[in-house]
Amino acid sequence: MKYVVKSDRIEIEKCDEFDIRQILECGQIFRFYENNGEYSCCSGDRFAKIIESDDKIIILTSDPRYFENFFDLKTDYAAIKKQLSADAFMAKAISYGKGIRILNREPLDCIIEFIISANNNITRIRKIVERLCEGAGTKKSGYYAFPTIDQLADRSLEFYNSLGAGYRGAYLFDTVQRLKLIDISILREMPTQDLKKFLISLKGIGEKVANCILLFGFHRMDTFPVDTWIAKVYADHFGGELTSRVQITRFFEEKYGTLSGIAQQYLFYYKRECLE
DNA sequence: GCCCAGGGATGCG
DNA sequence: CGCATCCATGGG
Repeated sequence: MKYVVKSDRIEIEKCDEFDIRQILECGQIFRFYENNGEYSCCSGDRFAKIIESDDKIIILTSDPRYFENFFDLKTDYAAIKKQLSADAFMAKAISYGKGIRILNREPLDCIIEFIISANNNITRIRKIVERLCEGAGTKKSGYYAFPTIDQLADRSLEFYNSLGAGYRGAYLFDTVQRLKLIDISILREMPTQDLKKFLISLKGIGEKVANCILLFGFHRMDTFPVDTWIAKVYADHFGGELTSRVQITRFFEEKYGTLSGIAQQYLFYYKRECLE
């Protein structure tokens, strides 16, 4: 993929490996906006707007180097897709979501958003996250930054219960209090299994949510989150003899190895959009 | 009224 | 361990 990083933008030559709609709507991030086909998104306190010209995709932002990493532009997704396309069903899923990339998200944003995501639907998750940012985050020009851990820890249980998140409000309150006690940046250095154990020790984080955080917040590509949609994919297209989600996770992680994360996104996006 | 949503916590065997 | 049950909320 060809792109150039300038002082106020990234310019990408149009290609099969970057589709902003697919990247933002495939379920790895909940804070993004769409207006007449034009997308924008937030990460931490940063903001980017993505526009198109005839032959280019342009990412407008005050921090292009940050979003170069955020959109994972250095990774060769054409090579990954070629490697995964051996399987017929996966080839169909890839052909449908060929412009997906795995984001490098902020760990804190990811932890909070995916606690909210549990047993919830995407439309409502997005509304709750937005209320959280408006209620605790710093107002910027045209958007609210995702709250810092200090801003989150300053909020009361009543605040979290007022977001419409149901029983997850108490999980959020408990977890931000615990995260305030540690240095979140050291989590990036931890081995995946240790990090996973730590994440699951937080309220509201189980096997599946932990895997989503590992994948989207820490770029651990060898993890394969299994949710209700992936369980359907497994039942309909991969045999279906295994029953528990832990078993299905292990099945896919052994099958796809270090490409598990992106493989999961192709399958998830295809199942959710096509209903095959 | 029912079922479902990118499930987790808890308790019980 | 595995399994059942309960859990707030909103949309279809």
